[in-house]
Amino acid sequence: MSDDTASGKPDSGEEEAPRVFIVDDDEGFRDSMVMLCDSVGLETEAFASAAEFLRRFSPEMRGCLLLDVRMPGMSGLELQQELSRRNSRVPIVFMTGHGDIPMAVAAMKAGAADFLSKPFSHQELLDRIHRALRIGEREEEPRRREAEVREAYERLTPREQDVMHLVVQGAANKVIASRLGISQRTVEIHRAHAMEKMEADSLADLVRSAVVLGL
Amino acid sequence: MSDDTASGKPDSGEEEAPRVFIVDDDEGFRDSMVMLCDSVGLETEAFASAAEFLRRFSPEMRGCLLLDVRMPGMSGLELQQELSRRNSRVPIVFMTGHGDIPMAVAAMKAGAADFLSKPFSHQELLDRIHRALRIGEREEEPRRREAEVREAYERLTPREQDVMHLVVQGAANKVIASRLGISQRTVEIHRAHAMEKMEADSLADLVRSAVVLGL
DNA sequence: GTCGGCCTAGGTAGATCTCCCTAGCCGCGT
DNA sequence: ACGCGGCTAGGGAGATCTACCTAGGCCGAC
Repeated sequence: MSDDTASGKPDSGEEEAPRVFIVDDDEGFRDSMVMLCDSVGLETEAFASAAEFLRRFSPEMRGCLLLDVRMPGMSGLELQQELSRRNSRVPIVFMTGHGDIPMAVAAMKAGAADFLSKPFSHQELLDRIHRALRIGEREEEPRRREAEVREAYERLTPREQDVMHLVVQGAANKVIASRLGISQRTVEIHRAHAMEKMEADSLADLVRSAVVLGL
Repeated sequence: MSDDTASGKPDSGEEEAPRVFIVDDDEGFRDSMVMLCDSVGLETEAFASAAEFLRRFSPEMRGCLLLDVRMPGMSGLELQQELSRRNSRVPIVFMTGHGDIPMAVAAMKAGAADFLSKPFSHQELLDRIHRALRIGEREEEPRRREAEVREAYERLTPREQDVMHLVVQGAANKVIASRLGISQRTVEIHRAHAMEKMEADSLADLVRSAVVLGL
C-alpha cells in the first residue's frame, strides 16, 4: 500500500481554512462586510451573485455563508435550495432588508442557520457568524467520518459487499454461505477482505461502519 | 420472570392517539381552532394557558402543539423552552398576531416546527398542522426504539454493563477478563446475560443497540 | 434465618471464527 | 499472450465463542 502515485487526483493535500463567504449584489455592503470580518481576523471571500458563488462552490468548502435574500438573478432562497441539492454543509446566515416572517420561516425550515433583517449592529452580525461557524465545525467531524467510511465501502468488491451486509445483520458464516450459494470458506475470505478494507479490527467496528452507512 | 404484579405502574396499557393541542388565552380563538380541527376529523385538546398545558403534559404525548406566542403568565416561547427541558417530542406550531422576524427566527432555532403570523387562512393552518403531525410521526419510531433499548440496558446488572461496554468496543472475552480482573468464564456468563436481556440475537444486534445508546 | 439475585468460577463439548497453505476459472487491459 | 484482480474452493491448526453441568460467597428482602 501507500503507493498513491498512480491516483488521478492530488487528493486535497491542503484543506481550505474555514472562512466567511459573502454573497450580496450591493458592492458597498459587500465591502463593509469584508472589512468587518477582516477586523476580527475572519477570512472572507465575496461574490456579487449566486451564480458567481456557485462557480466557486465545492462540497469541501468550510465556513459559513452570509447570504442576501433579494438579488438580481438567482435569489438567496433559490441558492439555498441549490446548495442543499449539492449536499452543501455550509451553514447559511440570511440577511435581508425587506423580509417578512413567512420568508424567514421558510428559510429556517429549509435549514438556514440564521436569518437577520437589516439593519443590524456589527456585533449582532459577528455573533451570528460565529455561531454559524461553530455549527459548521460541529458537523464537520461526522461528515468526514461518513465520507471515509463510504469511500472504503465502495472499494469493496460486489461480493465483499454482499457478505458484509449479511455479516452486519448478524448472520453466521454458514448461513451466509448457504444464502449466497457459496462455500463457507469463500465467505471467510470475503469477510476477511471486507474487514481489512474497512479498517475494522473487530466485528463491532464493522457494524459501527455499517450503521454510519445506514445499512 | 413475568411477575410484574409488584411493579407500581399499570405501564401505559393504551397509548393516546395523536391529537392537536391548542394553547391560547383567547377563548374565542381557541374555540374556532377546535371547530376547525373537528371539521377535518382531528382530535383536539384546548388549554387557556401554558401552565394549564404543563399540568396535562406527559412525555408520551403524541400529536402537535398549536401555541400562541403572547399570553399572560408564561409565554409561548417560555413554554417551548420548558418542554424542551422536559424532553418533549411534540412539534410546535407557533401563532402570533404581533410577531417580528427575530421572534420567529428565535422560535425556529429553538426547534419549532413552524411559525405562523395572524391572520392566516384555515387552509394555511391545516396544512401546517398536518405537516407538524407528520414530523411528529416520523420521530416517533426512533424515539420509541431508543426508549426500549435504554430500558433493557438499565435492567442489566452493573457487571453486565461493564462487560457489554467492552464487548461492543470489540474486545475479546479474554481481554475483557483481564481488563476486569475476572475469569474468562465469568465474562462469558455476563455476556450471555447481556445478550439475552438486550434481546440481541447476535453480536451485531448488540452493537446496534449500543450505538442507539450512544456508547 | 431463609430466599433470591448478583458475582464469581471450574470442566467439557461443540460450534464458530480466523489464519495458514494450496489452486482453478474468468474477464479485462496491455 | 500475459498478467492482474475478482470469485471460487479444499484442508488443517488454533483461537474464540457458546452452551451445558456444577457450586460457593455476599447481600438485601421478607
